[in-house]
Amino acid sequence: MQIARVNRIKEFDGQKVQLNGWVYNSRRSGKIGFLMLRDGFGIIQCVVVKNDLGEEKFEDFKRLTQETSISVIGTVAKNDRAPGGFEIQTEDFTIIQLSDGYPITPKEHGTDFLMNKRHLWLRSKRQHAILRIRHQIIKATRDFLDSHDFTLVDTPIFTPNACEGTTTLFGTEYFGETAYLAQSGQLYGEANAMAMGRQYNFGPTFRAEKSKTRRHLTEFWMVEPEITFCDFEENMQWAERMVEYIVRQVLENRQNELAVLERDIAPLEKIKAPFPRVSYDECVEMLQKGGFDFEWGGDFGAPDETFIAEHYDKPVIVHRFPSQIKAFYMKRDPENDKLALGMDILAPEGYGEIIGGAERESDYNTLLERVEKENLPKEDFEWYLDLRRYGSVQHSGFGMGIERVVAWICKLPHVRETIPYPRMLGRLRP
RNA sequence: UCCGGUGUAGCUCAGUCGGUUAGAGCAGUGGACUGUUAAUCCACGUGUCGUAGGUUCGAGUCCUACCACCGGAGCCA
Repeated sequence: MQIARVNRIKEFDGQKVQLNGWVYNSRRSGKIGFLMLRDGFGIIQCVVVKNDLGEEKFEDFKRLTQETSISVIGTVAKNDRAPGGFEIQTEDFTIIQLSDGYPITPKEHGTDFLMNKRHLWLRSKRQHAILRIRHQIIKATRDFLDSHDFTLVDTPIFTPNACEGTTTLFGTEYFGETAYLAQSGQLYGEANAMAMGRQYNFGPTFRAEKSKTRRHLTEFWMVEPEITFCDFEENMQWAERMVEYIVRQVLENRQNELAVLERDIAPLEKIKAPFPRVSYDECVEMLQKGGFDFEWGGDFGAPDETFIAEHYDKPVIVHRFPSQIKAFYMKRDPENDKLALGMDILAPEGYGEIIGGAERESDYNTLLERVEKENLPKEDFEWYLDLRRYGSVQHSGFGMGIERVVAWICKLPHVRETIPYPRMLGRLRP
C-alpha cells in the first residue's frame, strides 16, 4: 500500500493509497459522511459512504472526534465539490487514538486561551500557514546569503556582558559567575567576518525589557550578516536586496498560505530594490511639518516610525542618526561628526523597524575612546579591540528581526503568532 | 514600570436603575438526513459571576485592594 501525503495527492490520482493523519472535522448527512483529514502537509476530504464500508465501520466513523489520529485507505479521485479539487473515496480506516475533548473547537476563541493551548493551536490552518511562511522567509534569507558566498558562523548565546550596554539582559548563573543571554551576535560576527570575508550568524536573541507591545518578544530570532571591505552604501544595498529576495520567494512559493491568511499581496508585489533613502535630518523635518513635537537628537517612537513609513509604499531606509543615540561601535559620518553611519529599515503598512545596521568603527583609538566613554568593562572588550589591532579593515553589517518580517509579510496584528512558542512579558508557557 | 480597559457556562459574550429563579450562541451528547464545505433540523446540560474585604434589607451590578489578561507608552529587531 502506498502512503500518500496531501500535498502530493495529485500524483496519486485514481490510485488506492493510505493517508495517515488527524481528524480536522467531520460532517454527516445520513448515510454519507465527510471526514476532513489533516496530515500536516495539508487537509483533504475523505468521503465515507455507509453502503461501501458497512454498518459497523460506519458506526465507528460516527464516533470520530476532532484530532483523533487515524489511518485512512481509499482511492484518490478528482472532484470539484471537494476543497482542493481532490478527495478520497474511503474504503477503510483505522483509529490510532481516539481524541477526547479537544479544546480548540471550530469556533471563535480568544488569544490568551489559544496561547495557553499553543502546542495544539499550531495544528490549525492559520498557524500552519504562518509557520510555513516563516520557514520560507528563513530559507530565502539563507539562500540569498549562501548564494553570495556568505558562511554561516554561529555565535555564542552565553556571553560575559552586554554588547550595547543599555538594554536589559537576562542573567544566569554560570559556574560561579554571571553569564548573560546574547542580545545580539554582532560583535562576534565582526570577528567571524575577519576570518571568512562574509559571514552571517542566525540565532535566538534575548532582551529582558518589559515591553508590552505588538512588536516585542523577549526571545526572538535575528539574522546578522557582516561584510568586510564594505562601506555604508553597499551595506544598505545588501539589506534591500535581501528583503526584496525574501518577499519575492514568499510570493512565488507560498501563495496558498498567503491566501489562507487573506493577505492582500498587491503591497508585497511593490517591494523592489532600491528602497527610498531618507536621512534622519529629513525625517525630523517631515515629523515637524506633520505636527509632531519632535526635537533633533531624539530617537523615533513607534508613531513617528509609522508616520515616516506611511509616505512610501516600499520599505524606507532611514540613515545617519545622531551618534549620541546610537551604539558605540558605529562609525561616525566623516562629513558630520555628530552623525553615525547607522541605518534602520522601516517596513510599510505600519510594521516599523525590521532591520538595523551600520558601518562599524574600524579605527583602534577611536573605538577605545568610545569603550572608555561608555564605561564598558575594557577587559571584556579586549578581544573586540584586537580586531582593530590586527589588520583592521572597513566593514559593515546589519541585523534583521525574523518575527517582525514574518508579521509584516503575513500582515499579522502581533508578533506573538509569528513564532511557535512566543516568549514575552508574562508568557513562558507552554 | 506608567496610563487605559476587561474578567459571568468548556469557548465567545449579553446581563438595564442594586431587586428575589443567572441568559444566549457555539462546542458536547442523542436522534433525522446519500454531496457536506464552520452543513442543517429536533431534543438534552452546565456556573467559586477573577480573589479577598467593604457598603446595603438585598451585590454579577456600587467601593477598596490584589491577581490575571488585553491595548498603548518607554526601549528595541
